[in-house]
Amino acid sequence: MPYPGNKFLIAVDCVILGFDGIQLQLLLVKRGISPEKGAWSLMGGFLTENEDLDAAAIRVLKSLTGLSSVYMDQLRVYGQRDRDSGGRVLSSSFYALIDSSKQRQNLSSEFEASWFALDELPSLIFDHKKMVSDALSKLKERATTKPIGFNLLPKKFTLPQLQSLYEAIFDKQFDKRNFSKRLLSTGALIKQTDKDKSASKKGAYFYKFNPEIISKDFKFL
Amino acid sequence: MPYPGNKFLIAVDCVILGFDGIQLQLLLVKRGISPEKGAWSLMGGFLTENEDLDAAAIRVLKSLTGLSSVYMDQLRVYGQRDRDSGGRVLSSSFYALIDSSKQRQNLSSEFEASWFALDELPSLIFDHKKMVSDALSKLKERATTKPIGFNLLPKKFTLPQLQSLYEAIFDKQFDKRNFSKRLLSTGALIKQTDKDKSASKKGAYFYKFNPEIISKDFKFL
DNA sequence: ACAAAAGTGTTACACGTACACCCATGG
DNA sequence: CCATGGGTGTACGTGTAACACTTTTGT
Repeated sequence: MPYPGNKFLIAVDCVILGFDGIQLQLLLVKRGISPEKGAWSLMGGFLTENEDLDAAAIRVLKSLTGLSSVYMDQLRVYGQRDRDSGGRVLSSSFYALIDSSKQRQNLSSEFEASWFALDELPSLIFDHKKMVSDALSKLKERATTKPIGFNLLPKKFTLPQLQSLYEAIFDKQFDKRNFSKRLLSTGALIKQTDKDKSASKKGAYFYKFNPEIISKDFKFL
Repeated sequence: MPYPGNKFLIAVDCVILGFDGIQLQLLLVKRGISPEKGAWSLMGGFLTENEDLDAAAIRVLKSLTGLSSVYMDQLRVYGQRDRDSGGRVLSSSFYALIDSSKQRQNLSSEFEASWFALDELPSLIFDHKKMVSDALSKLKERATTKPIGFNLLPKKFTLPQLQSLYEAIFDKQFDKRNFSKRLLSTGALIKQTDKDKSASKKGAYFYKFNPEIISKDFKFL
């Protein structure tokens, strides 16, 4: 005995954020279907019958980037009647955080995809702009309570790199002495013995995240 | 040219939280349809064809409580394949904050509804328990940045009442001297000249929220 | 007069913030 | 040797947390 009621198409749209060492970037694709065909859009797809919602988001992300074990979380669902000019579609947005420097080349050529700096975004279809700003709010929130760099940086990274990431997220400069004090005092970072000499003559020590602390709460700011 | 793809039933489920001056409470109904007919459930309904998602939540809340201008916000959508044993249904949860002492009597008798203290909840259908705990997390989060009491208390309230509310939300005792200092320093409270003598011989001054600050961010904890 | 709740101030400590110099190295 | 970025310590101020007594008044 099925429930009575109207049924709806469900889209998943992915706000894929990456960090290249300097700035935060967003991965966009050229929309392949009408309406708005050819316009810049979040990577998305439709939920299928026998698929968990999370699984649909993972499938969509993987089809574009090839990546399958990426931090991803649902934001919310957008359900205005008129949000999609092509028909009634509810969209559940997900945000994903990836190390874009590593990923840059592996993008599926099936979609015309491109990374955009956050302050140079093109105009986006439908309510995707709102989805992006909601995702950025969530990123800031999450960065205050979780060691977010784990998702956005390579396995080994330097303190100046980590600081650049936080400065990009919060769009604000930090004092490097206070920054290193705060981060090191969390116990989340493990200093390595080797250095990254690519950015300076002296070289900056590499760090790794302490895996024991990744799931724990911590506090930044 | 409609989009291709599967369509789904969309439920809205409301986590209706109230405060009676002593404890936080949750409003539940006895489910009227199979499966799980007669079990305790969040108040819910199905999204209809020509309705914004928010509007559906407002409709559902109003049909039970008669209330129409209540603080309400979406939490997230729950989309596991097997979450509803009656069929594939995605559910968008909303949470609502109301002054339950005022509302207690106006409940529609169409639904068998009852308030439950948070530490005495019955077992709930499907994933409604998870929806409740997600809502409580959001309430805590929101209470740190917004003058939340505005939604959960009568227009006039006393500092001890407000403190009880915060203690219920955070499940933690606060020092009343520090509490009043913190709250008064936000500028969010306007002292009235009259007192509430119902709870003590001496009487506690009433306060109102400063409406200019309701939309602004503030910080508690 | 006493029980019960309201109201109020000070101190100690932790944390956040501001700030400047030396170090190591490749060129 | 010098330019470039990396690394480190201290002092001050702000905010938070701990703590106890007096006031009011109904009974």
